[in-house]
Amino acid sequence: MQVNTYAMFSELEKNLGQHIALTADELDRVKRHFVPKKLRRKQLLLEQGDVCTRMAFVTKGALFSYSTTEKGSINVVQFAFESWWMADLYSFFTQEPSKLTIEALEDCELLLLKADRLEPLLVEVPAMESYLRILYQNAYVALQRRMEETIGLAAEQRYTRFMERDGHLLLRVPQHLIASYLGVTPETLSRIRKQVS
Amino acid sequence: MQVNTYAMFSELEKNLGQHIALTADELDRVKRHFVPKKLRRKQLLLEQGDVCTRMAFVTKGALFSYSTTEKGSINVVQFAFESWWMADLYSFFTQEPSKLTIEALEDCELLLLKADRLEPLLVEVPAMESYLRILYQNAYVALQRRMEETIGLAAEQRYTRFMERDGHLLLRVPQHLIASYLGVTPETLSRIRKQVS
DNA sequence: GAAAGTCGTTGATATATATCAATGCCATTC
DNA sequence: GAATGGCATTGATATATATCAACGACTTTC
Repeated sequence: MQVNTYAMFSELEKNLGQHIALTADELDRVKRHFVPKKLRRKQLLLEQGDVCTRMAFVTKGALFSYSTTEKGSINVVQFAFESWWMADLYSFFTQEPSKLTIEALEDCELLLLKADRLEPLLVEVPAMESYLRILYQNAYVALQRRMEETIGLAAEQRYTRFMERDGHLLLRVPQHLIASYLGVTPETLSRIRKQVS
Repeated sequence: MQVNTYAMFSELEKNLGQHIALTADELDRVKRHFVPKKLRRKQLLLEQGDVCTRMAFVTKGALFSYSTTEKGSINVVQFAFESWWMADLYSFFTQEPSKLTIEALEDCELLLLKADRLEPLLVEVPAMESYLRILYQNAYVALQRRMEETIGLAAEQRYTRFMERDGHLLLRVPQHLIASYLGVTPETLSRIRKQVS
């Protein structure tokens, strides 16, 4: 598959630059550890039961991850749009089988970093250690806020908060996936929306 | 207040050693950035509305953090026992007022790292960058699991999972705080426990 | 272009959990 | 050692949300 890697790497470069300063040489070394990949809508990057062997940086399109219940319904764990990272970090670091599936929400262009490349990368370009620290730090803070809201707020308030913060996502994400992300059924979200408007 | 700093720093040293390798000199430099502090049960390390100016490493005892609803009830966000870290990272990094309160669950001995000491520490001892990355990484993975369970499981299953993983905490944490942490009322948790046993 | 699937909505009902209220049990305090 | 306050339990009831079922509007597939 032919991929326009220039635009993809410039998206990564932009994101790195927002957090750390790299020399041209370092940037070059960083890039060499990534592999580009395209994914069509509904294709899977990771299937439940497989080991998550790579982290994905989204340069175009969108991914989402979810777990599957015994009854066959899904629970959305995360969305990832342009300039976001996606992986099942638990599986990635332990190399145990993943309980999550990662699927393309839209046609995607990704830069993949394989697990066995992470250590060499961090050794070669120590600033990446700092980049990852900041990345996790922000991800943790955001997730904790979500956790607080999920436990502390009723469904309607969770929805309105989500709207305020991430309302633009509503245009790109089917409503039933947002419902799942918020921890309610599609029916309930539909009724909430009617109430709110 | 007099504090036995030897035991406290050895707890920190042990924890650092589990993740990174430091020379004696580096370890020494690290220690210099920390300030010991004791806290009695029910005393506050951080009060809602104040800026979180320091991260706490627990060497003895336990802390917990919570937000307060308009109705005056609380939502437990996190517990921290020996060798765990506690802070409101959002406030710590943005220096905006915290929405969380951090309280001593038991008499505590803490090592505090002030916000303005973090950067100097990371510059002086770059391996600490790696330590923090691993710390956040693990915290993020654990929090994501909790998030999945909170959204995907009924209260009874959340409780039994919690028991399996953190059952030993039941001896140190009042039941109504565990209820809050699990996202249910104390009454509901009481009934669940009766059912389960 | 018909057929099949996907998605959002709406209604009727079921269920889990919250809320309110009362009680008893401890531990702490004076 | 009486009194107080915090905590867990239990019962009765209320409420939010899930579940089940049906329908219509679209889109995708063949």
